[in-house]
Amino acid sequence: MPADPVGKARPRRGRPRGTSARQLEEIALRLFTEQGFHETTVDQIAAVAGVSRRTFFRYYDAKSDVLWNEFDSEVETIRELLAGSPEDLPVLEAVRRAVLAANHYRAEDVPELRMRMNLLSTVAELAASATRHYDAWERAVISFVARRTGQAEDSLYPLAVGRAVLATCRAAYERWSARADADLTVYLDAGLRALAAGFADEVIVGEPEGVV
Amino acid sequence: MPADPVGKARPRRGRPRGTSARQLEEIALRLFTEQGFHETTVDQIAAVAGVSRRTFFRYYDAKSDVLWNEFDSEVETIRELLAGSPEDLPVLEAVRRAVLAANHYRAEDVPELRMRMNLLSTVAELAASATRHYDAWERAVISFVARRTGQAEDSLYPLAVGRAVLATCRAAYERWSARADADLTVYLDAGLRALAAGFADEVIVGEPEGVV
DNA sequence: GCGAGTACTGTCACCCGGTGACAGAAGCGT
DNA sequence: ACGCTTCTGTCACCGGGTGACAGTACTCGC
Repeated sequence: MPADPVGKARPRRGRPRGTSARQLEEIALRLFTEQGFHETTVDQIAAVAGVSRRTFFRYYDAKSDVLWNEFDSEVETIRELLAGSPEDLPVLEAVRRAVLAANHYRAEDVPELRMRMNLLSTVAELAASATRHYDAWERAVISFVARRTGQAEDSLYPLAVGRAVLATCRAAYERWSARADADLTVYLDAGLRALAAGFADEVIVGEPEGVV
Repeated sequence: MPADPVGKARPRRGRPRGTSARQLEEIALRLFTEQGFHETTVDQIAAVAGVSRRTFFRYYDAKSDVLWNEFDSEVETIRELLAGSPEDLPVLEAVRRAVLAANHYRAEDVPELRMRMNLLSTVAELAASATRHYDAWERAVISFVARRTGQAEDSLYPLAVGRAVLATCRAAYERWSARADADLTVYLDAGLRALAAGFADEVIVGEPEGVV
């Protein structure tokens, strides 16, 4: 939660932190990939970071939250992109552009991103924890759709659109992390275009392996 | 797992069971609604059923699995309906019909169904557990789409279609369980038709509260 | 330099979900 | 009667997660 403004020097007041959310994430990612999620205990992660188990749970509410750090902070980007999109654009088109714009990563970050996503879609417990984190993401899309269509946020269509868009993106994330053949945005673009075309037979039969 | 064939009398061999998956589900549903999910311990459920905690975990792998009993057994229905659908039907149209056909409930079962779904979409931990159970459901759709489009099961489009269909159905389930104004199939139909139309603006702006 | 306040930290105790091992209970067939 | 089978309870144990509380290491004002 204390988002550590990187620009500021740090005229902090109390006792300095013994670690950071980011450091715990790096350690956890390494241990999870090396020896598995279940085989890694919170005590181990904390020990490597040089803090106590209790402190880990002050940075993350749950063991399964530790890989969602960056993702959580990207929701705001999507929200802003959607808010600033031209009014005459079809709803799904606006969403597609916002998602693509929010998913350009620096090449040096890609390997870590891929490992993280691999774990998130592979380990059952992590996949289950996704629900909570995708919630804010989903809500951003839902709010936008509700506003643009003049419907209530809790009515069927905005909810269905938000969920379906998220589901499509998750499919794209997953395929991208499993294969190593193209840019993430290519997968996202293909999936979202197909969604906007209603997954019509002519569209989804198109490419042999989707994208290459 | 022991699916207790209702038709058979029961010339069983060993010690008779002290309870049943169904009974545990009923007790759990009642306790969850009365006093909340977190506030209900497995010991309590087991105690009411007159068995030990260990026995509960022989019927269900986890506390959060106890409400998914019937849902899990409906996946086979969907799979069969999809397998028997005419070849000339568009993919999404076939899926829509199968889903609708599989979701006709007897009027007397509706109140319980609604309570269950309410909990499943309200309690965070239960919503998280959904992932595992929806997996088989999703896979049924994915296999069908893959077969019909001649693509591999692990390629992008079948995965995206399966996920998006599921997401839409979940939205329909959720809205239906929160409101009490129409048949479940009406919500499902509206959602899936909109999906097949690519959530085009003209479609989703249509009804004021989606369905009534 | 010194106390006050602040923001972290570790330790401890506890609950509960989940699991493996093993012995006991209660039915079946012969 | 006996063995086999199927279910059961007890026990011990692990790990995730939480509340309470004391301790530590800074900054600030004086």
